[in-house]
Amino acid sequence: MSGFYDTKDYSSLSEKVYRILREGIAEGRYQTGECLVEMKIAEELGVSRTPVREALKQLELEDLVASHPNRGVVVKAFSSEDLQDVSTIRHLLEGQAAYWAAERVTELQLQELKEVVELMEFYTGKNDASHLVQLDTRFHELIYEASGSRTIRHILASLHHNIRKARQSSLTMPDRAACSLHEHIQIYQAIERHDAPAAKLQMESHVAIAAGGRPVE
Amino acid sequence: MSGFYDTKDYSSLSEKVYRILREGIAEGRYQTGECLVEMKIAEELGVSRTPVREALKQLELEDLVASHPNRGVVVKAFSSEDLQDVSTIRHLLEGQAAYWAAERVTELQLQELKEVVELMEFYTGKNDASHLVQLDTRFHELIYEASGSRTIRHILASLHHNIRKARQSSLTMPDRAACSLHEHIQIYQAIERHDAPAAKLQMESHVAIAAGGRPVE
DNA sequence: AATTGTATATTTGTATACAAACTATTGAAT
DNA sequence: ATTCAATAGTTTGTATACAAATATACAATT
Repeated sequence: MSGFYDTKDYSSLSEKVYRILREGIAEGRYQTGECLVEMKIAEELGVSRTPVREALKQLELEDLVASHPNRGVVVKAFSSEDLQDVSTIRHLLEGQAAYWAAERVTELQLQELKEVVELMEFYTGKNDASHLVQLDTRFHELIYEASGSRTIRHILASLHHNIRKARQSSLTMPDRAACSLHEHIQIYQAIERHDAPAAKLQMESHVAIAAGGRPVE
Repeated sequence: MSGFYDTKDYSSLSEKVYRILREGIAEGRYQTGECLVEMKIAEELGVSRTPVREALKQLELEDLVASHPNRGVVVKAFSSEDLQDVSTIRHLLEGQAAYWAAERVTELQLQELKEVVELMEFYTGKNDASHLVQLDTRFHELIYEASGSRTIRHILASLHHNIRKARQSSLTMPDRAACSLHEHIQIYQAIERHDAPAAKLQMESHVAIAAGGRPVE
């Protein structure tokens, strides 16, 4: 029951379309305010409207696009206030997730976390930002999973996508990557010794720094 | 731009199907573990499979049902741990929402809140539980709106549905209703005088009492 | 009796067809 | 020139049709 966020591709067409659109929005290929016309996207991707509709529905529920009845969907704007709010919410929830993770983590999950941190160490030395972004995501997802709360995992996973649209990979700046590594290690160690309050504090400061603290923006 | 959660029925078929299914799950008419077959539901409601599929997709994204590829969706179980976790998360987020609401509320929103509280007073006197449940929902939604954070509104609105499945209307017990009224007044007053920390504290204790404190469970 | 293989029936996933709603444009009347 | 209405053209919302995947039943084999 571990491989929940597997990268295996058992995915349906709608799933693929969803990922492509989400990626497109995150990368700015679909601009804010742009109108997403079902037929157009369907033709671009060589599928019918049905999977496109399902993908759009999913994006709507994740608040990445807004749907106006009978008038189509547009890519939503993310104001800086929105981003500030998301940071605060993440601050609250990631802290709680780390707290629970410290209480409930299994040996296997600890092992996985350790591996991720070690890989982070490796790629930080190599200045490999793209791998670091992936590992960062994986690290946080592991903690959501270890928290044992499917609700918090659900919420944070969906917030994660929203955030990606904004942060132009804060990990690309070298010194930030080093700091980030250190923070991840601290979080890992707190969870390893099942120190819930410490895990929470470390995570909160990590999120605060990565989001609005100083380096980004 | 105020009427966001209007009760007006501009809704599409999929929207209606979604509400019916959500209600059915909350009321236990669709049992946990039950398999929701598209065709069956479509026939029951006299619509085609398309709107049913969209409704199921939405329920899936709200974590009320689980979808197994090519094998249909089943109603998810909500363990008591899940509910405990949801309470904690609500505690965190509702508190933050109240905090922001106290900072950002507009005169119009204050007016609406006041009206809701007055109606609550009225129906508490009449012991009218069903109206009170509606007003409770409205009260909280107004605060989400006043918080100005569409993310928090989004998350809490979706959590609200999850919660309904569990709490067999805690407002049906008369003494609880009276307490609840008092708490709502306290929250309103804190927001009215723009006292963000107080609003947060009041809301947190309100949520704690309503969810896991004593009366329910 | 248990197991495997095959045929059949459900059920989902996707494509297409059609109707309703909305947008834009044209043209006439003022 | 401006305004309004009628109309044509998009685009969404829903229904239906078909294909792919899965489940079920049953016979054949060991």
